[in-house]
Amino acid sequence: MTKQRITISDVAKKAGVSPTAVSFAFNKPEQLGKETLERIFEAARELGYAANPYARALHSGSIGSLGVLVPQSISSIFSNPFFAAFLQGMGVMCDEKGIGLLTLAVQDNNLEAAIAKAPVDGFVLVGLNEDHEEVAPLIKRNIPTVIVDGDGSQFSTVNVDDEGGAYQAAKYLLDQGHRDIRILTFETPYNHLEYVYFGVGGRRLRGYQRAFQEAGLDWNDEYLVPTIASIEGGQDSFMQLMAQKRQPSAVLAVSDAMAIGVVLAAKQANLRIPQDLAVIGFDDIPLAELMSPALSTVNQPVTEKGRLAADLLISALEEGQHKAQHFMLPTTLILRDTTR
Amino acid sequence: MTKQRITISDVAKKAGVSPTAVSFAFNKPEQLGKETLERIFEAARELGYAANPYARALHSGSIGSLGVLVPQSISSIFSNPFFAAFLQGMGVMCDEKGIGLLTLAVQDNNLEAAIAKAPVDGFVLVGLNEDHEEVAPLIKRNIPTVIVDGDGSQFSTVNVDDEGGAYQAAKYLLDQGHRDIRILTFETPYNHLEYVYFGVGGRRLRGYQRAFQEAGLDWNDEYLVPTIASIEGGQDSFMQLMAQKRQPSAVLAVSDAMAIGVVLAAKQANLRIPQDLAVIGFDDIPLAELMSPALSTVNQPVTEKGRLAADLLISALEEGQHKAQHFMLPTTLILRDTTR
DNA sequence: AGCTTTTAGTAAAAGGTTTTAGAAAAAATG
DNA sequence: CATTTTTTCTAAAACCTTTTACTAAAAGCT
Repeated sequence: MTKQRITISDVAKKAGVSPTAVSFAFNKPEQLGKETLERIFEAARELGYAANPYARALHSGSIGSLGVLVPQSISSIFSNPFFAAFLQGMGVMCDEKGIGLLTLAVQDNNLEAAIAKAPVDGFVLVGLNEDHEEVAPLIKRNIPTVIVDGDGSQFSTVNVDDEGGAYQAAKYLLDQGHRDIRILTFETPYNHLEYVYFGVGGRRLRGYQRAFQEAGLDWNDEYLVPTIASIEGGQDSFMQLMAQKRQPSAVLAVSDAMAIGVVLAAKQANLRIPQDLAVIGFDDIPLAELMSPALSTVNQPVTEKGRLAADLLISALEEGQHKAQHFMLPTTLILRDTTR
Repeated sequence: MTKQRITISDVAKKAGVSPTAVSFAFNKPEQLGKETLERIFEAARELGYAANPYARALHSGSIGSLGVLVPQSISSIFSNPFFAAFLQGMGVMCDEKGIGLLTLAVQDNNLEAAIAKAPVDGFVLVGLNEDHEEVAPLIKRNIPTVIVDGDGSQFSTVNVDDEGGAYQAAKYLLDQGHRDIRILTFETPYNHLEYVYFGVGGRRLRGYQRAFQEAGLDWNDEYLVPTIASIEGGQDSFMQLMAQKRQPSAVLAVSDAMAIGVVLAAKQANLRIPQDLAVIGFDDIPLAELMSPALSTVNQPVTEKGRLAADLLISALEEGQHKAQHFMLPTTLILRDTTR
């Protein structure tokens, strides 16, 4: 026997009033007489009544939670310290407003379906551009949305100076005299190298490239090593690099996880860091500082990024139509033990 | 001008059919003729129609996402590596089933309100017991629920042998001859020491206690140092300990974050680890292995815990009524550089 | 041709809430 | 006391979808 859900009518019947009165009791108590109010609350408490959130949302159009959409599996999101920090930042705002945070699994193909089904008032899109075809429905149905690490004009965007940070990192190594530098990039779909110049990874790459060119070096796709964005990925890539004839004196990685993998693999191979191998990562995740040797890296204000994104989204939600704003937060080269 | 949401009737009108037909097109296409079907899909595509998830949920009772309820702020959840691993585990299952994961802000007082408002099909409760008064509505309205790190009989539970793991840790230090051991416990509400014996922290404490008693030592609440569960918390607590007359030769911490803080503070004070100070944490978060000196700790299968919890919840959802199952996963003492 | 079965589609109810417009009763006003 | 205003409460519409029960037309059968 499945217990029937308690509805507003059940409470109304028990309290001897109309369903409207019960609704008023919770939403506009000033509309009701004092003792009726008491009676309704009493009945509701006894029956354990709580308004059906879907019925409420159907009417009001709002459900009280935000969606975070990342074109990756949920499990990979949570294993990524970058997202942990980012979600923490969003969490600060959500806590303040008593709002839930829905992380969405997105098998790349059915992004559109995920958007349609999600019980949220608005989205934060990470690593997707406004002109992505599957993002179109959000525009069409004008659902409040904020884009992070991606381009857009109708929606507000929050980005970070990836190009500048990468430039600084590469310039630093080049100024130190390094000429054999390898670059660990995000893995590309279908191993198609041109994809590597898209998105966040692409922006970082262009920063490295600019530094190389200013130093009078040819930019060569041979420098690039597509790598899975994880510690293991970094280890694997570096082990492969060591197997080659020409060994790098320095490694630039587009993510800290990869860089840490490189450091681990180099330590196992008894390379001295930074003498035999210099490494600079990207992101400045907490582990970068805590590991030893501590990782040199490019800091980006991840938590602030999350906080700002949530803030923009919530403002848009509260104020109805909201003018799109575009933010570019600074990045900073942080030198620790894996360089110099 | 706010764009009106496209409804099923809009599509119906455009395709020249009844709303029912449109619904059938998406849910029971075999009920419709081939060319009508085409016409409906065409109209839906042009208008950018997607069924309102709330209306659908109102009818079907299911919305396709799971709630994770932790009696902490969202922001503190994501900054906690334990939860990152736990959510990753849940994420594996959610990915498989295409289900969203809603993390809920819970200001302790309005836990009940959060439960009532959440657009989810079921809950995973972390660190709450079934008999918690605010959990009652879940039972009353029999919403599928799984309890993690807490007790329950009606709901399935997933726990870990906290007591046994703690016992092993304490026994190891005592066997090594340590007699000046301090124990970093979870902070208690209102600084009321008796709360320390509740919940997960309490189970771990009882493990330490058993080892102490078997070693013929008095158990003394003076050993206990309530500490905020973070790296900074651990640092602060250890700095206070060092300021005292009697210095500990070893520290047991109920969480790795605290333990890491202790190690950091001890390093800054130029203590040699493990010679001057031995440390054993709890949880075995990824950082424990990667930091240096690598942290000795008690491993618990956190990701598996998350996976199992989600699995149990999803099964309960799919199979309707489901018999409660109770799991107790093993813990293992992992000795690394901060001991012996 | 007359009957039954199948196919293709529709009307209406159900799901639970909020809000608008309005009614009845009570209180205030002159 | 009659009239207006205020207070307290209700009926009904709206929100949007799915499902059940049903009809009309077409097809199959003897």
